[in-house]
Amino acid sequence: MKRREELPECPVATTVMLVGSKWKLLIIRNLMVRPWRFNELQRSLGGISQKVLTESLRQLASDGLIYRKDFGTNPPHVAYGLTQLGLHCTHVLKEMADSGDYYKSVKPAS
Amino acid sequence: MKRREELPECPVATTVMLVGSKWKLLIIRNLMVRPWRFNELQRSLGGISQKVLTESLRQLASDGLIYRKDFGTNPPHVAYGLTQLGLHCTHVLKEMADSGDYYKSVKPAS
DNA sequence: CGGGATCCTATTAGATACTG
DNA sequence: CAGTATCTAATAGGATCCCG
Repeated sequence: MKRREELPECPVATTVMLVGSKWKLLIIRNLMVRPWRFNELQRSLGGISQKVLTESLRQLASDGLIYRKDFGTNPPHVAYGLTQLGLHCTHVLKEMADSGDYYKSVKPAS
Repeated sequence: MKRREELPECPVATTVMLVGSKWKLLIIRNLMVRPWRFNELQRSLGGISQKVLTESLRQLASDGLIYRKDFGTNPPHVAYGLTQLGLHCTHVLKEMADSGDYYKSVKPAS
């Protein structure tokens, strides 16, 4: 979690800091449904590299939006899911989906 | 406006395309209140360069989220405001502000 | 399976100077 | 006032190889 002094005053800017990268919102979108495994996420996100996925997951976890559950088995089994905090972000996702649909529903002139 | 073929299928990804950069959401946040002028925006956004502001405004306008009204006077007077489409995004902003506030309200452990 | 480490490219953002 | 134009710095993202 980030401490309060590291966060911008503006709450919008705060949320931008937490989820404002290309993939984080799409990861959360997936985790809304159920917990996912690493490779499962990578395949479903179509095009994300392993590095970026790792980094994104780590930041999201360190910011407290998702959890990482390691089953400690061999072969490894790790699952990622939303925390309470992450769940709260799904409201944002819902509105974004809404806006996206609305945008596409407006017939462009060209 | 972007044509439908240029947009991702996922509506969340669509919205990310439209407003998913560091400053665009903050610009829209300001324009929610009233139309703003260029320099006014720049000062209020604290730290944005003209170049980035110009680019962001142009993209937002070309994507149909904001309008640009040039009064054609000298000295120049240009105002930026939200279109119908941009207004729709304010729902997203509202939820983001909410999430940001919520995040900050959760007392971090450290 | 779930990554770590490295290297490289592309996209974004910032600084500075100038203009109609 | 509202930008252009250039150049550079920072960062995000991608490709590849490797390991327990």
